[in-house]
Amino acid sequence: MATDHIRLCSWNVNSVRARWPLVEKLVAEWRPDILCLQETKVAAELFPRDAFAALGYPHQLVRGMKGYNGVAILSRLPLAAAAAHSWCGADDARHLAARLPSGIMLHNFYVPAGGDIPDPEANPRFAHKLAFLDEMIAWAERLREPVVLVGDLNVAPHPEDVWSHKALLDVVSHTPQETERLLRLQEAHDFVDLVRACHPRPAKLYTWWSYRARDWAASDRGRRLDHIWTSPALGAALADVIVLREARGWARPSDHVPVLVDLHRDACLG
DNA sequence: ATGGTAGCGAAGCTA
Repeated sequence: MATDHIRLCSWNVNSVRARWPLVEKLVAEWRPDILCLQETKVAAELFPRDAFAALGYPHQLVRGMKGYNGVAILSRLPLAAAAAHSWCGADDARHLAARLPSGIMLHNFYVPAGGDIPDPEANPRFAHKLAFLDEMIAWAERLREPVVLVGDLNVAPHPEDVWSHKALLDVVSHTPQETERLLRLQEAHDFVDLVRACHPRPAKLYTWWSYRARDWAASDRGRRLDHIWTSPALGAALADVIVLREARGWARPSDHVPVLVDLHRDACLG
């Protein structure tokens, strides 16, 4: 990794403790400067802070709860001015923000998955997901500073972001209620979808494959749930995006793969 | 159409 770039990684690890050997593998092979994790599934006081410091990430922001959710930002670079919003009035460890040395705010989100039934009347989890996205839209409309937004947004917005648009129209993660909200969120701040900027449609692109498939690679029934966006002014900083599909084939994998972005240091992050 | 797997934590919930 050339020093004129900064490499960020967003990864839903589905338990940071269960995934520790793969965290080490990711760091050894891909050397991200900043790791944004989701679904760490551990209370903040039990988060493996020392292990991350030993890996080269002494600057840490951690939110967590027992067994569910949880987000963390682990960094080689100093972090300032941490912020942790509570969305929908719940203190459920789904968001963290850190100010990078350049002054840019980095936001790490874990949007609710939403349960199985795509009806907010019948399914409170789906109602929570829609309300969470609505709050994000209102937040983005008020944003007046450049940001980097990453995370598991649990929505695959475009037809090419799922293995079958038709089959998933009534499946939570790709319903019109969700995809319209995600695109409104994008428009609210004129966010640039860096992943699609590097890997444009109509190419299919996924970041998640169900654990329940007999052969995830052969059936390839994936969805693009994990995202890296920036404010328009930071779009020019984009150098490259890597969706680490191979990580789904690692031993004891997460069902999500890491998404890496290289940003020109001088263009944004200092 | 259904059920399939993984993690937490020690049964059932969540994804």
